[in-house]
Amino acid sequence: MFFLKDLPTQRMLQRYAAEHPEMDVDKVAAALTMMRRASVLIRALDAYFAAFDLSLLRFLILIVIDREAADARLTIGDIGRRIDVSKPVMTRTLKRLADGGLIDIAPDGADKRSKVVTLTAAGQDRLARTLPGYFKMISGDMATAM
Amino acid sequence: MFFLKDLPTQRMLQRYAAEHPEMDVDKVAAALTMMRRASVLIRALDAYFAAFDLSLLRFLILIVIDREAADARLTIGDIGRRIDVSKPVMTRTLKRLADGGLIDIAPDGADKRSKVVTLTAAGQDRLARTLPGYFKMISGDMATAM
DNA sequence: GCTCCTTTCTTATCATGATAACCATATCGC
DNA sequence: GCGATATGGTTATCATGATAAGAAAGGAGC
Repeated sequence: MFFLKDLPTQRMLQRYAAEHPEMDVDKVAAALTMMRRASVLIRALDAYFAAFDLSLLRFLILIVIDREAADARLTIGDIGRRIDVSKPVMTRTLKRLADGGLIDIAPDGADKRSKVVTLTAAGQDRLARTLPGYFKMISGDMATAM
Repeated sequence: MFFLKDLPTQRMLQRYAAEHPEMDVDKVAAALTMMRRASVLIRALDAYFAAFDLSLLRFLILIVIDREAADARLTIGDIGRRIDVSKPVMTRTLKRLADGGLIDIAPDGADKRSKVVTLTAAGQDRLARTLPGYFKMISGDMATAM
């Protein structure tokens, strides 16, 4: 993700508004600001995760598995359904997490098409070490806006 | 961009907060909501732009050139500096816009390293046809939050 | 119990972001 | 004015998102 470094000034938006009556200057300005904020925050998060050999997606996968009840048996599809990402990306990313020893992918006994994904001890540890900085970063970002 | 479809519930955040005192539940919840909103909005925008054979980046480039003073001579680097995107991506994307006839890329007389980028009539037209729906979409999104 | 449709996951391929390393040209210091 | 450094742009390569299409298994209708 990326976005304009210098958002349009109020004056520029008003110039556009004169030509585009369907436009609400305040709402447009708010949306642009939000997208810029999200863009900057997500970049910062990804840089932070990289230090743990994670990405935003790999982190989200760990957290989705972790927050499930202890006896839950999440399949690859279950995880994909909880995150807004396509199936092939899930396949590839889970393989990478498994290669890194952070998750286990095992066949599901009941349905031979499915595979059950669980966190390894290393995965739980990696997540635990990542969380404090993560919460700190997003709290800190919001602190400038609230 | 992508993000959790189901954001953590207040209850789950409080469970994490108990283990992570540095975490401010309200701020974390606000940041997660913002990223989710931005993610959804950007997807919708990209889908909208695709109908005009544009992407968010290609659109931003057109708007950055357009909003400059009529006699401004933006170079490739100038545009890159206004948008949060790397130089090679600018090179590739500008080439694509030029191939599509939406911009002109001409050598700069003064500095032989630089190239000056301008909108063609087709580029201005494409931008003009894209803007109303764009403003409508982001106004509409914000309307649900303001 | 076949046939057909659905579901789960994978493979192949493309689009588009990033960095590293490279020319060509400008500019700075002396 | 010449060597060193900085700047503008490109090429090569990788990371990671998407869609399309297929294999394997499950399930529904008859």
